[in-house]
Amino acid sequence: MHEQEAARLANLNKARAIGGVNPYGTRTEGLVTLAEAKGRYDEEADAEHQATAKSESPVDDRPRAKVAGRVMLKRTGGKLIWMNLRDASGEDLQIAVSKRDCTGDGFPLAQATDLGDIVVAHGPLMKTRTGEVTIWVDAFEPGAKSLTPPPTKHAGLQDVELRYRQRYVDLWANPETMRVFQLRSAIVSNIRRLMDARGYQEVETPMLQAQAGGAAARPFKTHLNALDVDVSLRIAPELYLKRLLVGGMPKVYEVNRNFRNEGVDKQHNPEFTMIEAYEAFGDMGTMMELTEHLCRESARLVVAWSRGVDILSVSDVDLVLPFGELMIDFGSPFARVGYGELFERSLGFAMSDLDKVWAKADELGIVGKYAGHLAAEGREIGAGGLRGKVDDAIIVNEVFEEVAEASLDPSRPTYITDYPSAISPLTRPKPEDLTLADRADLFLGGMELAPHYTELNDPEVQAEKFRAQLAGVDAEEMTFRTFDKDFIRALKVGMPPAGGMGLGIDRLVMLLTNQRSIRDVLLFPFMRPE
RNA sequence: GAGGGCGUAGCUCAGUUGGCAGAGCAGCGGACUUUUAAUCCGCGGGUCCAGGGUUCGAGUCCCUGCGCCCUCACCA
Repeated sequence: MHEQEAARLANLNKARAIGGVNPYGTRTEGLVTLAEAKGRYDEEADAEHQATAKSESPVDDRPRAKVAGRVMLKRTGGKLIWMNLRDASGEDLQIAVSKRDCTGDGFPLAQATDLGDIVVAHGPLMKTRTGEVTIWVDAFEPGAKSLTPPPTKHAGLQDVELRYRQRYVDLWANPETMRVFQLRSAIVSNIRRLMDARGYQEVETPMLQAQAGGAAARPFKTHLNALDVDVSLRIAPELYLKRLLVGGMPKVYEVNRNFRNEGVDKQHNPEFTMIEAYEAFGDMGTMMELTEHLCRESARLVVAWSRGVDILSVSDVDLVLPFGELMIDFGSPFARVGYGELFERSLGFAMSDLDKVWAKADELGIVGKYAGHLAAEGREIGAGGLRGKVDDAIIVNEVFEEVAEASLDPSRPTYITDYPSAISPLTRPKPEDLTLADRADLFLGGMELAPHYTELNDPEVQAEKFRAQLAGVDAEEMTFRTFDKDFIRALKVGMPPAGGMGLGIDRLVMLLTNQRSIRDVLLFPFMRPE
């Protein structure tokens, strides 16, 4: 169906034939946004102009504006053409191109304009009879031809797949999409400002790594031809940021992409953005306070933005934002609950009661899952079952995630503290109980948002934990668990005690902009190739 | 990976019991210098996701494939 495109090509040629104008525009100085143009309207000047227009000495002191925008609506009269323009400023603005008052070839060019074209218009600001602020155009020229028919003017672009694949249409056709991504940019920019204000130094560490460490996830693998070595895209920047602590940088952070070759769903995209931060001579608590600060101030920014008020005027009690059916309170202090305490409260028995833990794991199908893993590798399970072959801590954690995490109030930001040390390989064990780790994970909206650690800086303990990890049950997992020798070498040089955290930016933006899918906060989410 | 849903005009969507492929907007031609999703008159526009099957006849029923969405599982 190229009927509509043919009509646009015809209009394109029509415009080209008019005075040699380039339908694809040119450099243009002095443009203001549609919102600013609208704001320039002057009631008195407009009234004076109207009163004197038909007199012998007309007065026209109306403010003028030169704008560029995409044509959303077009209503043609015989000698007067109305268009509604849109830009990123969030305000659409009406323009009127009159055959009598528009100079040069403006009027015929306006006639040859199609919905979706980008146009440039210049003229005084006036109000119509019905009170709509309008630019009464005296100079009109094309900005860019749109050869593709636009989505319906009213419904916008609804098709979810098209919205992701053709974000360039979604952004201008659906103002809410533009708003989300403007907010995302503002949130990230604000987070950088908050970090800088606290004396953190932003750094960049490798995304191409010979060994993908700092988390447990399957990496994307590729090959560096020049050196003939296999490399991976990073799954976390952690081990490099800690090397910088060793080098003497006291407070570092990085906002950038991680890549994980795993499931794709509403909360997971193959590449996602995290802020990771480390502070020498801090600890888990230092970082929990930092995360709470970043979340709260980000919420303040969003509230200020949506109300159109100054950020300083938004108090903590106003920091309640909708997320689906939930109302999330970012203003109150975040809740805290111990891992073991939450386990016992939700399961009815202690995590140390291993008989009951294993029985529950069996009931939940967890045992069967692990038995399947072992069987797939051809390993004997034996008469004694799985116990003894799979670390108790892993089974405890499976039960915890299934039952205890799910019992949290999703509308209340909550830190889970005192994780088992066995599942926290990069975290310092608690001095008073070496089976627990100085680790706290922030949960919110049913999502894991950010882990916090008192970092492990004892190279011997770290080396032992790497070895223990590698003794895992699953051969498949072995392929992405790494023993980073250089990292141990760095720790041997001496890393100051430190706190660290990693906050998922995409998920934070989801929570703050009320978007239920990570794809709606990523400009170009990963899509299967067409 | 399992289950469910969807795929029809450029866009947004109807399509009844299996019986000539529909609407609104958009487009084309005409009228109109204060319109507001402008209005009025007229006209054109389809690989019904793809392939196969059942049937006199399939957008509709069946099978296979592709794509997207949802739920669950996986992803410590």
